[in-house]
Amino acid sequence: MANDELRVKIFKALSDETRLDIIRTLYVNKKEMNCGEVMGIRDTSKSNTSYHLRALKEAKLIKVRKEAQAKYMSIEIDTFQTYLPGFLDTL
Amino acid sequence: MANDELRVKIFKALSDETRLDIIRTLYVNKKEMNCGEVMGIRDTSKSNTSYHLRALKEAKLIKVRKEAQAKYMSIEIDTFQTYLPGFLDTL
DNA sequence: TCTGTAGTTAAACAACTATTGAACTAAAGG
DNA sequence: CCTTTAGTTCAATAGTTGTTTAACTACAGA
Repeated sequence: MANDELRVKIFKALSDETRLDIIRTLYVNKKEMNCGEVMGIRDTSKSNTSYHLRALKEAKLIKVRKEAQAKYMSIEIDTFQTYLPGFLDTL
Repeated sequence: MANDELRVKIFKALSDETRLDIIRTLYVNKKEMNCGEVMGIRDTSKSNTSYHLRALKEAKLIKVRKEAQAKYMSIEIDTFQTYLPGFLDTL
């Protein structure tokens, strides 16, 4: 009941095929990916990829590990468990 | 993997506080509601309620039973089970 | 048949979203 | 120091979404 604001952000973040693809790939491959690899999932630009990754990050659906100039993305499993339990396995 | 089109529709439908409230109320109360009752969940107009109900219906998140001039809405449980198992209980 | 009730539809509009290209920051390696 | 690599940010633009008001359909009951 409590935090619908984050819930809405989560649903907005997942209501786009590009971002759904990113989440699916991160989940299925079960490993970190950097921005360049994520860019390769769909045929799009750096800036567009950055835009979608930010939406996912702000919805707490992915987490970002920074290592020197590179950034590594992975699924933020806790958020899925709390707000969408069972969802990842439907992908 | 297959039908991301419906998946996107589902997420879009749930990424709005009004529609989230409608789903929550329908689920928690575990009974059918007509358009007027749904309108009462949030302070809004008939046409706005109709607009939101259509989005939920098109995402197959609610089903509509027609009885004379009235319409009765209820949760379409199968869709939630298939695409968002466990979600309803987080509400 | 007239009136009220229940809900849909259309037009107008502001706010938001996704995409693109160009300019930008920042670190690594030669 | 210069160049490459990695990613962010900004402005412009087209398309989408939510809200409002008003007009509409359809049925029920007096």
